[in-house]
Amino acid sequence: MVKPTKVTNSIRALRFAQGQMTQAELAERVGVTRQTVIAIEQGRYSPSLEMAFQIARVFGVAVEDVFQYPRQEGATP
Amino acid sequence: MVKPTKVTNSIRALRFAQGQMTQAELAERVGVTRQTVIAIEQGRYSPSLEMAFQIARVFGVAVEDVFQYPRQEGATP
DNA sequence: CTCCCGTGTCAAGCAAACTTGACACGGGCA
DNA sequence: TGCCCGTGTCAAGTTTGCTTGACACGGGAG
Repeated sequence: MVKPTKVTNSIRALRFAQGQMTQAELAERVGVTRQTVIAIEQGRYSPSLEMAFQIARVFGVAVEDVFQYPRQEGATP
Repeated sequence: MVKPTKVTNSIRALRFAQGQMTQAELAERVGVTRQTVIAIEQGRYSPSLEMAFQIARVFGVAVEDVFQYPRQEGATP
């Protein structure tokens, strides 16, 4: 993937806030694999809406609180 | 698609609230095709996070306000 | 030191999301 | 009457999210 995604997230911070939850544990909680969590956490690609909702739910916050979407990317090619 | 998606949405209502915005116009505003908007609006599949953010932005509301995610359904085996 | 844990990475592959293009149908208007 | 508009649908194709499985590396515990 050449495009590192526009969406950023606070998953790592949220994980620690929830008492050192590991990536593997989060992965199991949301129902995906460890690799997927790592990739999303690093912003390699943006997850599906459903996954975003599930992640937000695990942390007990709103999706807007986990994922940040920058307004209108400058389209810098 | 056999699974009609778990995520529902209020796109149609939002479109009308914004003064009869057509599907084609919404599609162009979010940067996708007309078919994609129709499919999402009918809940045939859930969009990506980025698309969800863009749609919410067009309507000037939060993503939670456009898309509703039911909590943990019966876990269909 | 050696083993296990949490993390990160690569590769191949499937499925879902998204695209392009064509066609159908009802309603309003010239 | 004919035509444009908004909507919905089918089909085939590309992209990309997500999976499985294997391997690497630093740190803490035995």
